Amino acid sequence: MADPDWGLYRSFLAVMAQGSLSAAARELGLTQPTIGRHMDELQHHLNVVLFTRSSGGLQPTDAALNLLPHAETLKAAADMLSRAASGLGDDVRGTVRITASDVIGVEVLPPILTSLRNDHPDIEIELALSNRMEDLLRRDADIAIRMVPPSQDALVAKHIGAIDLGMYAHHDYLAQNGAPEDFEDLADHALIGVDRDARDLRLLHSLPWPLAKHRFSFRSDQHLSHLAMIRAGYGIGMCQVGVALREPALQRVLPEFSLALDSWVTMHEDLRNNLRCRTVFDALVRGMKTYWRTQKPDPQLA
Amino acid sequence: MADPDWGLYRSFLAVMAQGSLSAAARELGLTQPTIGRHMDELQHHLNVVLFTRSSGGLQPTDAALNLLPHAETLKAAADMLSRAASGLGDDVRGTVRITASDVIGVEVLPPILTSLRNDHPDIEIELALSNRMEDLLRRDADIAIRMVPPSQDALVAKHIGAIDLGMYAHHDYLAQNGAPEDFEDLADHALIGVDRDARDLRLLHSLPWPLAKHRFSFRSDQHLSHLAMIRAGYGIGMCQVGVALREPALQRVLPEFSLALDSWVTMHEDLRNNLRCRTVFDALVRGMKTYWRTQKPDPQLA
DNA sequence: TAGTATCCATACAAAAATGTATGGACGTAT
DNA sequence: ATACGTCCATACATTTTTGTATGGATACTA
Repeated sequence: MADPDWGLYRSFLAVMAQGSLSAAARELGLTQPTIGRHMDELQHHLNVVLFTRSSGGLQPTDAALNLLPHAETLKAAADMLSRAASGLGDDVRGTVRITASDVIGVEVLPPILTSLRNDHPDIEIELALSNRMEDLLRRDADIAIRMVPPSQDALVAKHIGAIDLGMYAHHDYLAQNGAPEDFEDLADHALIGVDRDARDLRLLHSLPWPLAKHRFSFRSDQHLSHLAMIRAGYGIGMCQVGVALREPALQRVLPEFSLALDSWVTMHEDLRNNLRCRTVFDALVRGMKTYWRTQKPDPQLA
Repeated sequence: MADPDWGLYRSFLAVMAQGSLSAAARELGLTQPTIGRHMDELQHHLNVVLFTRSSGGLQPTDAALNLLPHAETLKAAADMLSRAASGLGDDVRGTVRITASDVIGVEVLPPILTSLRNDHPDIEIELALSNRMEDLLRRDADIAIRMVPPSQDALVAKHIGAIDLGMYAHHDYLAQNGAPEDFEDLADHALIGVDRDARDLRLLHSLPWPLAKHRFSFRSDQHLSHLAMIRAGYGIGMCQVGVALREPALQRVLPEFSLALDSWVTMHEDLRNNLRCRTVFDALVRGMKTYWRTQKPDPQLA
């Protein structure tokens, strides 16, 4: 029972993504009969039915749906391999893929990456923003910026410092609704918070001043939308101090309710020898440390 | 610049493992010219030289060595996929791959797996023993038993309890050398300890009674060899209480120097729907919890 | 209801990958 | 030194894979 040709899974992924043999063939630059034969071969090999022919396209079976995440892992590994291979020449050129939380990616990274580009114009950057940690393990990215301790031996990690979070609201909102004086006052305010992200909910419950989820009148798992809502004057929410400090219209409330999350820049150790990834890694560490300093009132600056 | 056919990496791995085109061809059931063409194609595609022809075989270049771990990741993903696929029929049959520390694998798992086999004779077990955590992330295994908190969202984890470790020596050794009365006395004894494993060294340094590495007169990263040396009466070393309790000849010394490591049985969430893995997972959790109870003097047993 | 645009299946032709056979190079053993 | 084994490269034959062309089925639209 030898493994099926790995290429069959590539076709399988395309069919799952596109919903039809023809579309998958277009995606891969092959033809519809070829993809059809690939699926036949795969089903025969695995001894399962992967698709049922239904009106309006192919319907994946349960088997296909169960297989999908594994096939995606395979693809992630292959993509990683390609990126690694493209960095083998001792050239500092090619693509580096970074993953980070949405707020970091939108509010913090742009200037860092811009300055990186000035020094190394041959490096291309891919940025994947998500709050899911999964990415680096699956090797969906070369480098990750995360507020979670890197517990894996196989990762090269650099500690940035603790990123401070605080409660903020827009000046207009506070002018209209007043500022809460203590924790109890929050009951009268529009709170912006987490929706269903497991990690965030866990963090929330671990706080000394736990807020139940139903206390939030706006819920989202995208922290970037929290920020946008705060800016729009919807209510009170959590925001990175370093980001809020740049916007005079945002005012801190209840400063005693703060939170500091340790942050790391992380890379897989297999990439340590890769000059290109190494360069980006170092630039991110430098840039993030600079950002970290901005959130403190900094005495040694002129 | 499309990706090379994933199958080329399979040939690459075989060449790296075997050291020659011909041997790789034999491993894969292909022929030497085919493998040769694969390598040509891969080198051309990646625009790197992977091998230099030297007397007595092929010499991998630095590029090939850098690529190797990534290619191995690809293979791990493919193997995982095969195992997942073989469990798609709602049959409880096929292979489940488990990884665990060497001591757990040799001292604790055998009876658990034996009883599992009585209930489910159609399940085949692969057991990979290593102290490296990497395996599950790379999907080298379906299920892992580890003494490290599973920090990844994508993992389904069941907490077993804290596994107690203590200092032990063989009765014969103590009869000959006496038992140490306090921490200072250890200087006069043959100590068995860790060699260079990063995680173990870190753990060692974090203890309230740190031992420098040079204090050990026997060093190994295989905990199983610690156990074997203790049994042979070489000296004093750390051992799981649950294992030592079964052997009257092993005696605890300095009982105040103990250590408890939380343990988990862990599985990737993608496998949750896989009846076969689920069955093994549940059996391991049950078995490990039973083991955990043996290390405590258990009052509620007859 | 006929026209159009998808889709997939099939038959046949072209292209690509693989295998077979052989020769030369190198190292080792007798 | 010569015989043997193993290695890789090359030329040629075969098999396998892919593409092209076409037909039937289904859905949407005018």
